Amino acid sequence: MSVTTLDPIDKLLEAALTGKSLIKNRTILHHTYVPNNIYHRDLEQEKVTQSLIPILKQFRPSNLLVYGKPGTGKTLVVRRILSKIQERVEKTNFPIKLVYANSKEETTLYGLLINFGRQLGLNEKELPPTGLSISEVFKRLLHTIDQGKQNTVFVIDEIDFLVHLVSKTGNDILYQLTRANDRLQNGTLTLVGISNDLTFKERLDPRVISSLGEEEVVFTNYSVDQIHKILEDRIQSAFIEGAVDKSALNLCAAMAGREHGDARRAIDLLRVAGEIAEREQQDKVTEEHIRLASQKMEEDKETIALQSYPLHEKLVILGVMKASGTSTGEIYTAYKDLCKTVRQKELTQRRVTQMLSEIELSGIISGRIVHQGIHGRTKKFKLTVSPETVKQTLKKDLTLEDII
DNA sequence: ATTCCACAGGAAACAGTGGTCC
DNA sequence: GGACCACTGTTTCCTGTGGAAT
Repeated sequence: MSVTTLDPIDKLLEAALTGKSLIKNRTILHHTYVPNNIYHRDLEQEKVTQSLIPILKQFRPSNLLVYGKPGTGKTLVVRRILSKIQERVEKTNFPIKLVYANSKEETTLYGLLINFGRQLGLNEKELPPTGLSISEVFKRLLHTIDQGKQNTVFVIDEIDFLVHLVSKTGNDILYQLTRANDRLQNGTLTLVGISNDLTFKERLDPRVISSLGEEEVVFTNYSVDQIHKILEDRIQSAFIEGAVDKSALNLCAAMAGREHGDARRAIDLLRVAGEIAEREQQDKVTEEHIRLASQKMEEDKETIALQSYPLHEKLVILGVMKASGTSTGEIYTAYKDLCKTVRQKELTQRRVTQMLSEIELSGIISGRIVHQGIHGRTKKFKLTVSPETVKQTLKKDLTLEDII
């Protein structure tokens, strides 16, 4: 039997089973993997440790605020240090309870508090997922901490999003959180906030700033050299020897370095490039693979974003495509026509304007404000992805099948 | 200098959902 | 079973805007 008679799929499967593998340990190629030493973060690690040390002596430490751009290792450092501290006090009379939540993953303030409650061991009966007032949920959380005499550390990742949520509902939950210790008799509560946005504090209530920002640590961006070193290390433990070209490594570090020193992206890029090279059954990961990986990651991001939009957002995107480079008014007319064809009740122009801004944020369309004198002010939008991608992706939606 | 266009985008109100609590 | 709560998605109303036209 000759190899050429194999079906392409069989060929791929065959290669996957018997072919050579460049990557020997995939875990290391995930940005969430915590290495034994976190590179170039000595100063920051020291600062964070120092401000959390009081827990070891059973004092309540100051609330801590950690800043830094994405992919600078903030979360890894905080989690690592806290878990080390936890190990130390595990067997004492005052063990600490670590509670972690990412505000970005919670759509509401309520959800975030419920998340905390679950981690503190409250079940659905004790803390129902809806129906309670926020102050009631908060009361129950504090009650649990007090009853269990727990030293609790709340780690709130992307706390700027929480501020955003709070500003929408007008609740002063952040203030209550920072001052929770005044209401606790037996337990303690320490707040560790992590934020990508250095300016978010400006939007806070001054009372919150004073208690939340008792201690601050800023994580600076990684330089290209530092990213280079990080990648080098991961390559050494994750790939088989000599599997990654030197020039590929350089390019990967340079590309990620340009993107505001984001180590997370650099590691992802490396992983995807490795997978592409493996699929092609190459001996080495080359510059070309890095470029392909970058392109693929970009495309994947687009299709995922497109797919996840609700129907009316999709119709608006199609409206932009049909009336490309034109004003909101024209896009709205195109959108209304599309609504008629798919027999959907059209939404107001105000709502469509709002949708356009939301879609613009994801980068699928780009808009620019144009002043046309007596013809008024408008915003002109155009697609930033290829119409082909839009068509291919939206075709999967049954309602839209016919109009594409 | 004044008018006027075609919206942008903020604020508030509202409807509807899915829940708790007493 | 009615009062109350959080939340989402939407509508309604409104003010503001920069430059061409007059």
